[in-house]
Amino acid sequence: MSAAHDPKQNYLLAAMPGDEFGRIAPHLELVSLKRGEALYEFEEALQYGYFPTTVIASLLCSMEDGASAEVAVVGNEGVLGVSIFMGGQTALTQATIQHSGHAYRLKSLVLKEEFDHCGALQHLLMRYTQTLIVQMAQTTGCNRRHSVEQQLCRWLLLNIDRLPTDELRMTQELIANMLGVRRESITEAAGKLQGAGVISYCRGHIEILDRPRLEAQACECYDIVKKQYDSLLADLMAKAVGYPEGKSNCTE
Amino acid sequence: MSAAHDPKQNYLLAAMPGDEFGRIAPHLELVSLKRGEALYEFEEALQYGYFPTTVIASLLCSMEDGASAEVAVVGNEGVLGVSIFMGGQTALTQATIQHSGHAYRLKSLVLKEEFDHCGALQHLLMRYTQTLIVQMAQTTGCNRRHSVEQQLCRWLLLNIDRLPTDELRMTQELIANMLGVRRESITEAAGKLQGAGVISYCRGHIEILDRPRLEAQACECYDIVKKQYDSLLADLMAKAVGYPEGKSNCTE
DNA sequence: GGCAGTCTGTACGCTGTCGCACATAAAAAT
DNA sequence: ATTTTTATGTGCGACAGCGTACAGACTGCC
Repeated sequence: MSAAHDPKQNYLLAAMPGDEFGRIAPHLELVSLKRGEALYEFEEALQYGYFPTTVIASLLCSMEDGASAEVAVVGNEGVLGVSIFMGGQTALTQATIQHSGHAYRLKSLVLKEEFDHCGALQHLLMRYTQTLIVQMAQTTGCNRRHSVEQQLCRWLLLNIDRLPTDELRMTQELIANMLGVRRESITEAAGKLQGAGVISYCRGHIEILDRPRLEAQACECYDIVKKQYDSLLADLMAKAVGYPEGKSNCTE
Repeated sequence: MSAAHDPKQNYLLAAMPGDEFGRIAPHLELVSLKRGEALYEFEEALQYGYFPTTVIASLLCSMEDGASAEVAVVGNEGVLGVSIFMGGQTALTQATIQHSGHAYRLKSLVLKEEFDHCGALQHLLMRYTQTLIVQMAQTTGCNRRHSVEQQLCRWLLLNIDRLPTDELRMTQELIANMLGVRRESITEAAGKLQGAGVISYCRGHIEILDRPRLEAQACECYDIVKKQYDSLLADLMAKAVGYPEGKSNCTE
């Protein structure tokens, strides 16, 4: 049970009707991804699309001066490699693994071909892309207006939402890279949260002690993104609706 | 000639093959949009998709405290109402008119139906959505790392690229809203640019005097977004490629 | 046990942006 | 012509976050 891997741990794959899933299932390949690994570089050609099960990835915007800023978080609710089915050949952003774990990958050609069947998968992936867009928009605003402490709260929440436990393995250095701030700014903000008993922090090991307080400290941005995410999940749960097996939604 | 309006002024519409364009042409409705007008509010139900010809719109992230930040600029290279064809019912971001002009609008149902034909329009709109995602990602990073002056340069360039002239009608107040900064910060940055002879500024009337210098002052973000935009246009110009008239790209 | 590497905490001066208050000037309204 | 509105310029104190430097503390390795 402990080592059981199942593509259905990814919500998008889980929401696919049986016949469609059957077509791609033979091509799904389980991969283990380690923290820090770069999945895609900006404008790199994409070999695979990844459906995370236990891994968490960040989409990053990296600058000439070496600085970077996270534009979105992707976990088992989503997919990495959006541009594959959106008709591009190259990565829209850099993608790096933030939390080690597993994902199922699918060769770009297979993914694109199944997408072009205009069936449930097309709908699911586009629906997910919408959520991603909202998350990116909100991140933009958050970067502009909110304090490092608020952003840290938002970031922690977004991440533990994608994990089964209330523990995160992540150094302050890495969080700083994600948020595009100094490591010391994270030390300060995390110190405050720890002092208030909201989190416990020790050498790359973070534990959420008081989630309600953490949510209260976070900015509105978390709620907005969370609401989108919940709405996406609700849609995915009502999966087969409108997409009976074997039927394309292509009106032609 | 001066008052001639043509849907083909919008690059996406212009790139549609004849038969597909013929299907939607009867439903296209020319509308005049005024600066400041709110086209969509966040999460509002969408009645129409808009294809700008001479109008420029901003996608905004607006905060509880009334502050806002632009996440992307949309002109005649794009479309407003992405979530209509992405399978959502509501606006992903607030959209406001930034520069008065015209656009052709299409009822959501018509747009969605044509999209579901899985033909050229589907490809075009998804291709555009990719460009939009890159722009949003870059804006996020730019907000985080670059100075107001750099951002102002980027913003001016993004806008004049979508206009036939080197003149913009836009107050400092409005620009400040777009960039999510104080009006005074724009005054200061614009003053520097004016002092250097790069732009001329007078009561809502901006003229670009020295575009090369403006580009030099801007951050890398402009180049990255511009490159995507050029690549999109190149794809649109090679329109019918891969989409011969009357053929669906649905593989089912 | 000793040592190197990693992670976190603290201190200090600097700078960009903010928030506010107010001055000036052009345009629009009466 | 006078008033009102709109747009821009300026000055100043406050402060969040930056860059840098360095000190402790924990971990793992030889």
